[in-house]
Amino acid sequence: MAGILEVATSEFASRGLSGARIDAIAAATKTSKRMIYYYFVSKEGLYVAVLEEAYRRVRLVEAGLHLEDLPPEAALRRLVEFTYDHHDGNQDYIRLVMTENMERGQYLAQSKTIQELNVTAISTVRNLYNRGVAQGVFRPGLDPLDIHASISALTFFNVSNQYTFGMIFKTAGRTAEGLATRRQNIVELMVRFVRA
Amino acid sequence: MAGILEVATSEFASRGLSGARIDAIAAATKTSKRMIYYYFVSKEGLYVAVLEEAYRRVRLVEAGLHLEDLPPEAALRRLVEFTYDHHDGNQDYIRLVMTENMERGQYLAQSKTIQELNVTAISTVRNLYNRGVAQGVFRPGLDPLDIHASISALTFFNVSNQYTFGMIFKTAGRTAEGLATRRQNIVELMVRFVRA
DNA sequence: GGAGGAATGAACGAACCAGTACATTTTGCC
DNA sequence: GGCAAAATGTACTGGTTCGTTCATTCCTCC
Repeated sequence: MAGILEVATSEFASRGLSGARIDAIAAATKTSKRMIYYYFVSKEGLYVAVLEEAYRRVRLVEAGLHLEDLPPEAALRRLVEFTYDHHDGNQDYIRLVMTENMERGQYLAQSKTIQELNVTAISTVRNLYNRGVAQGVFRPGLDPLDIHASISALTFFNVSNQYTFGMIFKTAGRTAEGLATRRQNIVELMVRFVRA
Repeated sequence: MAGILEVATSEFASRGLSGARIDAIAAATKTSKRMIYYYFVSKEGLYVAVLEEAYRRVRLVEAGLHLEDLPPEAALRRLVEFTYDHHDGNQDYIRLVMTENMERGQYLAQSKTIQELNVTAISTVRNLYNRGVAQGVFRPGLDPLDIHASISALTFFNVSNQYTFGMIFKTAGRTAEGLATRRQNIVELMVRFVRA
């Protein structure tokens, strides 16, 4: 069953919801199509299970960051770098989120499990930001949710739109130096935004 | 034929490449399925035509901006605001670009028409940035392509990920005030990034 | 007015694909 | 060992969907 989820994750991430094929998933698993329906009822049921598992894993690794020990600006840098690397290293996750946005979030809405999930992410940013304001190194009046949105946008887009962006501007497809520079710039963008 | 393209644009934007249905497009047009194949050969052919047309329209409106007349910082603000509004007002375009990224840019790669296209966008940013550096209001050493990437990322994500982002954080789905604040913050983010 | 190409209509074909019927086996438990 | 429930294999179905076939009509230019 874990095997089914793993295979299904890469199939849905690769081809989207309507593009994914149950037969393809079945063929790549030790089990059969019969089993997929036995455990997950429908294609949509399997897709929701894949989504939930993907979000769950992200929360797990996010929890591993300990930003409380760092001074505010260093903590922010660390958070942005971490998010950047994490998105860069989990393209299946990115593609699943893209897929779900193409589906207008209707399956995410069905899942009670995920709803309560990423409140952690926003409170991480809130703590960090409030600490910075209290110490006078960050300017007050910003919304932590907005900071989080900017970090997400910059790091997510970098992966999600790599094909159309790279194509048009012939960035020669994400060289190591190009990506490192981009990473630095995103960090810089965020730091300069909150700095007092 | 223009009618087919219009209907096909909204079908592909709404459901993606594999989710779109030729019969649905035919039903929504004055013409028939027979005609779609007559003009566009295949589903993929129609999709490529839709993509090309969408990119072409974006270039057209971008050309309408006259940033040369404004001082650098004002020009940057104007550019960001314009991009924000444009993305916000053209969700079909956003969804087509998402779709094409899910397809790993393979159809964009096929189209000779689009390749040479958005060089304009990057030179707009370059001119603006160089002017700012020359006047001493922008700091030197930045890559215009990187600035463009950040503007795109922030404004694109705002639309593309509205469902998953709104769902998780219960942002109560893009209220007028929320969007206005977000817009201001994105402008501020970019201005602070380039400011000397 | 006619010739040749462009445009069009209606129905069909063949593959594909989510999901199922039915029967069978394996497992856990007493 | 025996019973109930969980797990599984095989083959099939019914609907969908891209694309086509064949024939007909319209348009343009001479």
